[in-house]
Amino acid sequence: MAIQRETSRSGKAERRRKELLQVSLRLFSENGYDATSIRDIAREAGVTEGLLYHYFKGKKDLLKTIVQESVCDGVVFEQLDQIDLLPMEEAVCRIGTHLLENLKNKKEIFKLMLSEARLFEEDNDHFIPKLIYQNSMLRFGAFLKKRMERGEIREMDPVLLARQFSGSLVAFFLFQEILLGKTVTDVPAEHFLKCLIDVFLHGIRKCEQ
Amino acid sequence: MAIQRETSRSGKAERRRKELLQVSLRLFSENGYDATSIRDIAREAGVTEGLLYHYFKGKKDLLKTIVQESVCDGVVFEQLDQIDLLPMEEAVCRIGTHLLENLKNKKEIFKLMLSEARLFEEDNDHFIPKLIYQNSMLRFGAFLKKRMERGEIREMDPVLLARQFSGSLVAFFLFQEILLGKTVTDVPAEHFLKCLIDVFLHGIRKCEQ
Amino acid sequence: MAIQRETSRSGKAERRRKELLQVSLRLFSENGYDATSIRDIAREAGVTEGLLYHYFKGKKDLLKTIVQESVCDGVVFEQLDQIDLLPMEEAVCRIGTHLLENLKNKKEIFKLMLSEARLFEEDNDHFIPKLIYQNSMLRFGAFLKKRMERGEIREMDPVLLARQFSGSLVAFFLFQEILLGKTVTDVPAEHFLKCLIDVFLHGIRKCEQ
Amino acid sequence: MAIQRETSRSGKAERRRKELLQVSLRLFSENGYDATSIRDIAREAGVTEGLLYHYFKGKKDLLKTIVQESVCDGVVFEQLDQIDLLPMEEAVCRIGTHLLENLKNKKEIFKLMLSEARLFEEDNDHFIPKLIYQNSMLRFGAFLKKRMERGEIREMDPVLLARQFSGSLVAFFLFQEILLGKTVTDVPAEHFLKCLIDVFLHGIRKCEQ
DNA sequence: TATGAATGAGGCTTCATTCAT
DNA sequence: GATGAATGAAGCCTCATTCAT
Repeated sequence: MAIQRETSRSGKAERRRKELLQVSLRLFSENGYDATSIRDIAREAGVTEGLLYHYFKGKKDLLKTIVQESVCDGVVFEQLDQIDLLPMEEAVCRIGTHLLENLKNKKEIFKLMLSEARLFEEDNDHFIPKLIYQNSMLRFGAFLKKRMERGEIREMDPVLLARQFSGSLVAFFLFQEILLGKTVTDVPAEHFLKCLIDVFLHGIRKCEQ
Repeated sequence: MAIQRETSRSGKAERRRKELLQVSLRLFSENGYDATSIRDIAREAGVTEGLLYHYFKGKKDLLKTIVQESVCDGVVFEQLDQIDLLPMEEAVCRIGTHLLENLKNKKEIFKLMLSEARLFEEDNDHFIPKLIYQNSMLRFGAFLKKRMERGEIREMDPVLLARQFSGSLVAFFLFQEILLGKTVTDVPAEHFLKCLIDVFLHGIRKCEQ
Repeated sequence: MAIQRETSRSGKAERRRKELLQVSLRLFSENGYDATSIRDIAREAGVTEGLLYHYFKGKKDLLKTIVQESVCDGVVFEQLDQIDLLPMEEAVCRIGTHLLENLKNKKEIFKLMLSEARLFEEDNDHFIPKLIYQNSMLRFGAFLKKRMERGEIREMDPVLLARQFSGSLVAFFLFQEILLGKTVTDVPAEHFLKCLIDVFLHGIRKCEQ
Repeated sequence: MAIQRETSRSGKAERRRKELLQVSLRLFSENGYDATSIRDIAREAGVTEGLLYHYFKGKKDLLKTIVQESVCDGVVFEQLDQIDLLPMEEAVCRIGTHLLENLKNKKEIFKLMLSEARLFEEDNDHFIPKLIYQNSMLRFGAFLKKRMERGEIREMDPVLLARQFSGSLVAFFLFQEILLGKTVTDVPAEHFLKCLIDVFLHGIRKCEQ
């Protein structure tokens, strides 16, 4: 009876799968993993609860898949090497902008990873949030190290500097999202970033009086 | 009616109450609010579940009480005014140290407040974590503003600077706690703080070329 | 989506639902709402407690559904208009018989509604027992009014007369059910009704000395 | 230390006991037996829960005591014999008024007895509500029987007549209390009673056309 | 694929009652 | 008399998951 419905059977299935992941991510991020029920997800996705188990092994599998698929395609600071040739100022500006873009685009997953970090601690080896964080700091650190070697900035622990800069931006973003919500005191992130870059650059530059 | 409170009976009761709060805070912080059951708390405290409801109205009340009693006696940056007379370097150092101490002492509650921020959103007026954050940043900002007026540092949005400095430290601390856990890559927070202060001071000082 | 409803699966479901309602009504009526536990109902229906929540939102929903579905299909005195043409004697007899039938058939629900009236007071607008009572009295009253206008009976407040007649029968029936239980002193309701009609007709007839 | 507090130790105790009974009756009547907790009663009476068990054996004992003490001092229709000499009209009027007074004064206990009748079924022999009802109807019936023997009214089953008259009034009163609450449609009970007496007297009188 | 009935375990909470103080 | 801490059982409900259809 159903005619011409299945232009591509796997197409519809794939769309369903993606939507389930999307809905799950949103709900997990908004309400927390434990406070989100399978029923919530199914209802929001317009699907029955049972069907969810055709696409995923269970609730935990949903979470794991979300983290894997959401983050792997575009790890933070992946294209950072290309900026070794830029002037310091512009390079740091790109790094900051890149990080901010990432935070904005992956707001939900970042919030989730922080709130529910403990849920990933089982696969201790492949705890993805941890890896992302460490790799990103290493890349950023490597970039700074080169500049130190070129004598452009002061000699300091480069990874600590990276954590300092990134942490500042991440904290600003998350506090704005998590704590302040939509408050009048909101400040545009770009405004903050500009100030941060300014201070950071002044702070690390070689400044022989 | 009776005012005496320290008889052996009410003393024990008070101790119980405190222990319940303490155990709850630890479990909430470790496993998350939703993932911690009343049974867990009662078991850990060596108490029947029912008794918990003699001391608290319910699970939510437990959380609310924790936040109120844990935080209110010592808001962050409360004694900050006293340092207006110190040299800039030492002042910032004190601020940083104070914040770090706070983070260390109230590690559990800070982690909880960030992870489960959504749980407090109901009492929109008295959302304590938000208030603490805002007040702290205002105090820190006010301190910086005075220094600007004295011409000791550059003119910039003082609250943004405060958020920048604090966010960096908080992010470092929480990431270490939440993401990295007890990893070999751990860096002593004091080390990080020293570096942060260094860069920050350089970054904001008035640097007449 | 699918409109067919009578497959063997959904058929069984519907039967289950009905049985749950039936069992609930019986237990609520026998033991009272508060004294009947969900477990009691589930056990009696041969079902797990959890399943009950697949069919109903909760205990209160069970009660609400019972009242709605039990009563709405056949409001008391609904077919009363058709008797305006009958001789007074037979008309009142039919009314009484109709009411008695109703009391017998819906014994459980009537007992429940009276015993647990307070449970319905929330939906103040649609408090069904109240509406049923009021509507029934209005219909009965309208019938009597016509007879007064035709000069067949004395002029009195028709609704009060209706309440007088009905209340007498209801009280008899419920007392027999509630207070006396299965006692030897039981009197057949039909016997009482005959006496009631007799006195009532004599009492309201126009009796020109 | 406590001076001159105990004018009569048992006086205070007795007052407490009475108040506990009074509060219990009110709450049981308003919310039902099962829905009223010991804590509710204690709180409302300004007493701790534990103390309640010095005065009563438990919740059930409270209920039993309420029924016994509330009703025994002034059973319905107790002074009815004195009216055998009155004219029929006035006699019935007194009976009705007496019943109505009783209903008004003991509103709470009557409502409770009807709602929670099942709670008394254990002492099957001394089920007080049942006894009261039966005794009252017997007395009323005896009164009517005498009038029949004197030829003042028609020959009918006197107890049935008593139940008819009383049931009507009781039903009116309880429906007004339970179902209608404080509604605009309320009718003064005295109004109803007058109508009831009128019809009843007409209905039972010997009326040879 | 897709449904939704069914389960069993566990979660939060209330309560009548006891008892040391 | 009086308190209120403590208990254990039970109550209502939610949930992740399975499975016949």
